[in-house]
Amino acid sequence: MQSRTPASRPGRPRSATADAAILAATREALVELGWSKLTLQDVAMRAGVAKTTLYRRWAGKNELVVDAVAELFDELRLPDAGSLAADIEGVVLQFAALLDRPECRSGLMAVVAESTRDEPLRERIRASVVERQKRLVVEGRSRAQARGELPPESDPEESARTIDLTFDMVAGAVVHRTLVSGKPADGPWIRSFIRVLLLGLSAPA
Amino acid sequence: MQSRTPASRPGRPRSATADAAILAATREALVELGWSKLTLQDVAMRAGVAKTTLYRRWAGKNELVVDAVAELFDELRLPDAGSLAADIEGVVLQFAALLDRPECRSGLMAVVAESTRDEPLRERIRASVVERQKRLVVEGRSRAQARGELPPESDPEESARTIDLTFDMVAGAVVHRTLVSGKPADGPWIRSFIRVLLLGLSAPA
Amino acid sequence: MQSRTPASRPGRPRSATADAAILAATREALVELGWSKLTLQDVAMRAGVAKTTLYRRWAGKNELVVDAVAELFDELRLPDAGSLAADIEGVVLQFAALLDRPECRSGLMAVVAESTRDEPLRERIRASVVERQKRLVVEGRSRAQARGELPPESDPEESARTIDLTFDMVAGAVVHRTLVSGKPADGPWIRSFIRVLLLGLSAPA
Amino acid sequence: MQSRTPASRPGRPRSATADAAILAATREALVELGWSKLTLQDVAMRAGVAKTTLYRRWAGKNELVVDAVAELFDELRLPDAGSLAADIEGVVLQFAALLDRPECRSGLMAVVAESTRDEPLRERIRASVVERQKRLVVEGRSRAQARGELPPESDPEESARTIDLTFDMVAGAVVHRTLVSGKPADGPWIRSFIRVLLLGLSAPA
DNA sequence: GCATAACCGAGACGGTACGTCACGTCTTCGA
DNA sequence: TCGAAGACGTGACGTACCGTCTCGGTTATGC
Repeated sequence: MQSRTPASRPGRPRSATADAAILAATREALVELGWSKLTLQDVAMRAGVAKTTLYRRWAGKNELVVDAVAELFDELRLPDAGSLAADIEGVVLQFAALLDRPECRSGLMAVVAESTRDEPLRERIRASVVERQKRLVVEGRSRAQARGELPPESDPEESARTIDLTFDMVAGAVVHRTLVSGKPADGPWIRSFIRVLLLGLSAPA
Repeated sequence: MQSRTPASRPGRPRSATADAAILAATREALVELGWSKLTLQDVAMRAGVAKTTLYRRWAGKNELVVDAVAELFDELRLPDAGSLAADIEGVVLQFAALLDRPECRSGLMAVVAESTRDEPLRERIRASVVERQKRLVVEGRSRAQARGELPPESDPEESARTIDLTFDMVAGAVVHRTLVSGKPADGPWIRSFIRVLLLGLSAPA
Repeated sequence: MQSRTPASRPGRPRSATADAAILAATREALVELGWSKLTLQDVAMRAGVAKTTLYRRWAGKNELVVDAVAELFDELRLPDAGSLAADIEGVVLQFAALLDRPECRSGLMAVVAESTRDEPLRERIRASVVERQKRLVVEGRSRAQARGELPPESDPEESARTIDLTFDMVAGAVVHRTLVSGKPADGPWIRSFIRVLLLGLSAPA
Repeated sequence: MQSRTPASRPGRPRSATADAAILAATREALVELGWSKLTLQDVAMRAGVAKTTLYRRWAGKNELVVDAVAELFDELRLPDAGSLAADIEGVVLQFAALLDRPECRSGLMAVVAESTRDEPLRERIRASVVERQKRLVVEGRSRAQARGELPPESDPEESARTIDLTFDMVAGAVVHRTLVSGKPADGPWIRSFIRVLLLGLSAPA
């Protein structure tokens, strides 16, 4: 099988499929081994790739896992269920399901832990996971404001603060419930959580 | 009648001072190296203790770190500041300060991450950190109920659920704010967080 | 001053049965584990004795094994089979059988090897094994001289040299055959060996 | 047609100089520490090589020491001193000198001792030391037969038995004299030994 | 007859080496 | 020119024994 652009560069062209194979192999290894027993050696073997290829593209295990996990979060969708409460319930259920997948549980908290002593890693997480998914809060809020369920924005700076607070509260509570308390973030729990949250958020500032 | 007096066991008893020295050395190593670069070798050296002594008392790095970090949480106190909001603000400030200490940041999330694949470890965390500190929520609630700031308990089961929810929301939000969003859980943020929280919690069920 | 009367010492006397149990346990461990995997820990356990008891009586593994093996050599007997050749054949067969017992094979060469860097150990081996068994050569010679099979002694110094040479040749050849060449020192081999040996020894000086 | 050319294997080839450095370091360590205190850790350090490199090439301490010692034996030469007795005296003197070198004393008996419980090790010793040096006996015999000092071979099987016997008697006696009796295998002893040996061997079967 | 003193078992202690594993780098060959 | 294969130095792992040291408890003699 000849390459697609034979005249573009001399030498052997880079394998186009390698990146996807590596990230998939990383998730597979996370499922079977967890973060602390995951090995670049092993990932390379699963991906059918040499160890050196990994080191050419990622600085280390942490960066690789962030990229592998970040892809999972793009699957989240904000449903339009008719009300703010129902919308949130929908997305939180998806989030809880995501946190139940072992490739996510194992990897996410581990890289967050590593990021406490590695500022570039924290930035990478923020950029490719946190800020990227804040879209869900933004969209949910504007949809609720259109419905009149939330007061319209006054100050844009105040608005950003509220979005941040909402995101920290939702993500934090679900993560804590799931990974620390070790209890399921199921329908009843989510509904009681949303009740408390919305009562607070919908009150006039 | 207590039959489990360890003094009755034959053989040389374990050094009483070693435990404290080891836990202190662990925290010191967490500050300087972080969880992933922390080595039992190194901890033993800092504590002036042989590596084998560590393995005699703890199953591994995870268990050791849990115990070292758990001691920090016992420093938390619920102040009596006159109102529920002020009480919470006080304790959350302490919690935020704790999460700012590198021995806590590095260690806590890491063992939580490990616990996603290690049920006994999760139980150890729950018992020596989570359940142990739930006392703060319980005391804060009963104090607020005495003041009339919260409705009195009706169903004890319902009460337990509320305590759990409160704990997950408070701890989760502060942790997420501090370690994931990477922004300070300072006075203004805490006050806006408490406003939302208390509006939701104080509403009649 | 009474130093050689252990009965007069105050305090609890050493257990008399312990020594025998320890040496037997040592041989048992040699059979099962061999010298290099033999552990004082393990010997103590087998003998139903504390590790400290071993250290009170022997300086270390080497000394213990020498004593355990030396006892085996006292079982050797010089048979009276009517001729020098037959006498030697009888004792060499016994010696070969001894070297086939694993507690002897494993232990003997190992302590000889250790003794190359431990002069006191070499002396202990010499005293409790080599010189002690030289009795067999001495008795065999004098019996053969009485029969007229060997020339009578002239110079006592010359005689000592011949005894030493004979012992080195007999013991050396059997050990080398058995342990290095790894072939059995059986009847045919022994007879051809004795033929060569006696032709040389019986010739006039 | 040689297909086992190691040059054709993929990947980085093994360092050629490492083997020699490791064996030399092993002998050096044998001189200074003896077999039982010799450490692969230490050998690796002396050779300027990582411990893992040792384990990649040798199964353990025993195999390494066999190879290190075997090289020493290739230095033995059979001199042509004009007569069988003088030839033997020459080579036995060399052998005795070899057994006086601490790297040989310490190592040789130790691996022989280990080989009593390790059949592959015994084979390795046999192949790389015993059988390899039997050349000296073979050459000495044929030279003596050419001179008419020994009867010519009749039966080739009988001849093999005689070679084996000779080797066991010579090597065994010298080793026993040197390492067990702890007395020097010097000129006078060697000559009296050879007298006995040759009288026996030169007699007609 | 009862204190004294050496013994005993048990087992924790500071060490040291083990043999393995993964790291991240390097060298070689083949495509 | 890139990638696979794999050897390399490094360093931590968790285990096993070492030889020493407390412990509480057990015999013997000798005052």
